[in-house]
Amino acid sequence: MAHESHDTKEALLLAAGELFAERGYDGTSIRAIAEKAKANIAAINYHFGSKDALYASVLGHVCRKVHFADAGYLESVRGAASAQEKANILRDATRAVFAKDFAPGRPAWHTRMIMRSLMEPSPALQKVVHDVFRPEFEALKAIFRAAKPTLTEEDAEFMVFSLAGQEMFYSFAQSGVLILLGRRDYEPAFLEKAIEHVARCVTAALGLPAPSLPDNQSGDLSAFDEEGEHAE
Amino acid sequence: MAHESHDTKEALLLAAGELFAERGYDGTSIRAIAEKAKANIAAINYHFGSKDALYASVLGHVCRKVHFADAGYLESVRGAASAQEKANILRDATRAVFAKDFAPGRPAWHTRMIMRSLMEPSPALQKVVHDVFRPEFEALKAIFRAAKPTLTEEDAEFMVFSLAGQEMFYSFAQSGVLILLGRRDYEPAFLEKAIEHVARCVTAALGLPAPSLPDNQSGDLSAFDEEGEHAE
DNA sequence: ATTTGACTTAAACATACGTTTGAGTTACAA
DNA sequence: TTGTAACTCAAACGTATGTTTAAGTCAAAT
Repeated sequence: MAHESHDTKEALLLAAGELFAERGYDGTSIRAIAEKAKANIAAINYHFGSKDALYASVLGHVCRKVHFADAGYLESVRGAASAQEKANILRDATRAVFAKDFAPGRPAWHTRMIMRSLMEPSPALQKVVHDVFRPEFEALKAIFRAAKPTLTEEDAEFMVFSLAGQEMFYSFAQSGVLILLGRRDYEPAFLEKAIEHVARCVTAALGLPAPSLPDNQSGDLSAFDEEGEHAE
Repeated sequence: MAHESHDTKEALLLAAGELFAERGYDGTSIRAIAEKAKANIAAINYHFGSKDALYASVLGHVCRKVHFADAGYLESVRGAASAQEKANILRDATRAVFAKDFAPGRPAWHTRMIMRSLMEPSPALQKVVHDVFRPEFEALKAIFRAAKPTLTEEDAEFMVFSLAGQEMFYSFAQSGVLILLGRRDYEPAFLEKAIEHVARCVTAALGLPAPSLPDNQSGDLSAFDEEGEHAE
């Protein structure tokens, strides 16, 4: 390769991501993508082969970025001495679940893209489940079973759906929630309260005490900021 | 009007509903709708004026059918003597929340249509929030505040999101959940367990005891079967 | 200076889209 | 029988779609 300018390719990826997330696959024309990326229409088929392949490429990039960042919660919970300690770790895990979608610096369209894929009976759904949901599901299940060993596997699965489901609700139904509450967007303070509430809900269901206030940090999501970009 | 055959109009409404729910607005062509309804393409514009108006009409019909059926839970909870009684009423309310989407006889596409509308930044979202979510939101908020009077309004709102959010998760992410669990569909027994779990989660968060087994019925969703059709 | 290969571009391609037209059919009223 | 209004239909309308073509640009290698 003599010289490559990945500028247009990346511009197309970004523009396509935002438009696919906003308007869906069928609602987005390659002309709109090209215009937004300030590129020629043919550039899409040159760089990606087809609109379908572009979509798959965007989804692949998003799946690599949106995932549950397990910071050793399983080991922490196994080593926890008190029920209070377990509750606090579950609160941190809840925060990590929310960070996957709401960490500052993470583009909002990443989540919308994932949520959209979840509704379509397409290959995209298989990929999202395999790349994003399955790992999070298994990780959280193990954490719950460690936090309360008497839990059956099925009960642990329902606990995961309680935790991840509530978070996904805030992602997926964001527009509706904002209208309902008369807000313009999710402010950090609101998200903090939501996280505290979900954590209290989950710990209460396990018979654990409510998580105490964070001890070593101020308790915001910025600790979960985007990790560095990987060169392709 | 000399003679009217609403057959094609209703066939179009049904076919359009199923297709819009499955493939989305942009993914559904009026030709596909007409073919599924065994009608002529022009019949759509004759009966509804435009594809947009057809969509609005379908959404209107769905909004009239999908709603939280409040069976006097607020009064019941206000008159409840014991915490156990309150917990049981909340369990019944949880069942009603689920019934809104999962009652047998209710076509699955109703829910999909609502969930889709929730993702689009369109007038449809406004309608769904106003017709469906706002009433359920206010009703559940009042029930929670009655169940635990010390709850602030904000706490009650978070409780509503815990309850309704978990239910909406099971609706919206149904395809993903089924893949994750290796199931083919939500069987009644599974839904029962999910309802019991969500109810336990919610009552625990309020500091109430776990709901006891239903006393007067076997506890399935069939009590929430579709009410009769209204003639137009 | 020429070649090479990566990339961009305007134009054209065939198809699919939502909508409209105008003739035709049917059932009932006058 | 004629008239009217509700409804259906095949065909066509103009536009937008995803894709392809072929010419063109540019920087580095030969």
